[in-house]
Amino acid sequence: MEASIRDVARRAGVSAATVSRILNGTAAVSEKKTQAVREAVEFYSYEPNQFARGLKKQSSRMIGVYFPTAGTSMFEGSYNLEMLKGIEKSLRYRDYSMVLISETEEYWRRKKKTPKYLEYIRQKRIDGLLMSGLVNQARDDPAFRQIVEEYPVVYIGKRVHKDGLNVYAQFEQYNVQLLRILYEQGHRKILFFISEMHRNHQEAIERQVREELPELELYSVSFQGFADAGRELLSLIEKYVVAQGCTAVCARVIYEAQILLAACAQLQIKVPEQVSVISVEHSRNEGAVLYPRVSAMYVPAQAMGAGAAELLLDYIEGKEIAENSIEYEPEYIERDSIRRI
Amino acid sequence: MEASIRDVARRAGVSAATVSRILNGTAAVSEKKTQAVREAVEFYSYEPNQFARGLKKQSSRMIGVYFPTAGTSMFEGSYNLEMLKGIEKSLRYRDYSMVLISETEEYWRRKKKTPKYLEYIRQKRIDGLLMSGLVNQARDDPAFRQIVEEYPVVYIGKRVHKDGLNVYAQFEQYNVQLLRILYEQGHRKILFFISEMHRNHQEAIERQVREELPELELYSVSFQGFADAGRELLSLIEKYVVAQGCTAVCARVIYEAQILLAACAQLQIKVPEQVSVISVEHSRNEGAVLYPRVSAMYVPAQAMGAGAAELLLDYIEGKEIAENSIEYEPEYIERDSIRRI
DNA sequence: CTGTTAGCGCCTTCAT
DNA sequence: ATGAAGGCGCTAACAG
Repeated sequence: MEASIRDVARRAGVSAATVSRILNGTAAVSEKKTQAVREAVEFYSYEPNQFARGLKKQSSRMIGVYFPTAGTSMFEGSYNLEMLKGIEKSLRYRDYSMVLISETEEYWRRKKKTPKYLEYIRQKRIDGLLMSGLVNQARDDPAFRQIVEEYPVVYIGKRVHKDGLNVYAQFEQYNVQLLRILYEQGHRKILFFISEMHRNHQEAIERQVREELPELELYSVSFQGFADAGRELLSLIEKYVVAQGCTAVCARVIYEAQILLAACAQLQIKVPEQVSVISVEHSRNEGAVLYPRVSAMYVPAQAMGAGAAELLLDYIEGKEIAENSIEYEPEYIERDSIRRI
Repeated sequence: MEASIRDVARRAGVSAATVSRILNGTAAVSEKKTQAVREAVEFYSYEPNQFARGLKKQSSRMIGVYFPTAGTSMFEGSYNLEMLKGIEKSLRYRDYSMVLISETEEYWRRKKKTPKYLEYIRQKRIDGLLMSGLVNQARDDPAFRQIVEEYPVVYIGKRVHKDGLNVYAQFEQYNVQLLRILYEQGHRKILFFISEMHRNHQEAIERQVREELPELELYSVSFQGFADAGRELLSLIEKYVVAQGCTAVCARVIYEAQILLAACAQLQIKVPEQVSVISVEHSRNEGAVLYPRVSAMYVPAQAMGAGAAELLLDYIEGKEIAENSIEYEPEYIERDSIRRI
């Protein structure tokens, strides 16, 4: 058993209350006793038991991070990773810690059980929650709606509940922007990758494209495979670039662009001479380490993570919140992978 | 205020103890009361307060993860990421959660303060600790030695304390193995990247090479730059491959091999025709998405993370531990990036 | 099988 | 400025 506050008090010849006051700076205490207590704390390497403290204060200074992932891990893809970095930074700065919450498969199978994130917050293990990347299925989950309404939660991504705290970038807009850039360079047949997760945005993007870029033939392809990505991409390129005659490809993330480039190299298709490649990047300069350097829309995922954490902590600590929902602006970075035709 | 066990007890018309017994399955309770309690739990969406429970049980079912990083984030590099995935998996399976501990810079500047990982364990926030990637400086930290001796800790990497729990792969051996493979393919001048962190292994590797592969000229280069890696690598290739005539390059991680390949492409150096490339990979098939597919030594980082977590939990839960230190075997995977000369 | 009781370690009145 | 006392919510020992 570690030393308790009473041990410290006894050794310093004071009461437990005095020790508490000194440790928390709650009230003035004489210099003499302060010294004695410091010595005793040092002696025992005393650290206040957080269960007891939490029981009293009803706060753990821990923040939960919940990034549900269908099949793959939350430590995958630079979008997630950059967000995690940003979150970690903000939390560390404000002296909170980060608890990773990963749902058991069991929950998704039989929806009866309480989801873990809710459990954690009800159990007071965490003071607040950062969420991202919910699939549509989850957004309709009553447990989810409840938590957003009743507890301190920031959702990163398209806002789910009209009052909820939220941080986002305009997915549809920057994707259309990417297509517009290619269009202005003369491209009229574009292969556009979109993930299952963003299916719900697809229609809006396509509509906007039809209105604004009338001559554009857009081939939206939903392409899952993280697993055997190389082979899959190879056949997609053969189908859309070689056979259909697409002159440009729009990738969703740099990792995808990388595999795309490898596939092109294998097929002896030169980038950008024969096909242009454009991508989204979530980490600064991610596109610059490829060859050729890939032009990309930079989405500041790390800043979004950090901002979400700040917002949550401000809310928890009762600070004034200027905006419930904060938008982050992507920035286009021109490099060497696209050309005018 | 959330409902407490007494609220549930009152509504079910039983005592708090009975509720506790039902929730924990600690003792037999009549079917009737069980039903009533279940209803009340449902009614309040009751979840036991973890502060109170922890205070009683002195356990939080949380495990700390501490990957100190000089400058860069713990969410960087597939070695870390794969370990995190493995850890996450094991912990989830056994119903523990994962707390990320990141040291404040402050600690490393002025070594006075207690490091956070020690603080957390003394405060009982976590039941145990998983550590990895300590720089040499940290290994000599008295706070560190103390924790390894006194608390439930598993270190992932070369063992630090003779009695500590530990999980590792033989860094020196598999690196020499990589060089041996190139040697057997006729390579006699090899550019070998080694990180600052592994400086202490360098000598051992070089000694073994001198003994075993006498004709080999090894150019060990310590190359930090994650930042402007591309440019840096370009000049290293020009220096060692073009000028010195190295016929093979050994990369430390796939990310590095990727940049290497991009640099070679830029310099019009064909791989493997003009230079062979070999690497270490920490995620299965990581090397296969590059072009050409890179031959690599697969180090099972994910399994190591999972194994470390298992070991720690077994220890915490008082299970018999067969081996204090577990070795993981890397596996060489031949692909297309090296050739006989 | 069930209820009563007594802490776990801390913080916060209240009284001095 | 300081100490005594009570209670945060839960569980385990004891008594019935």
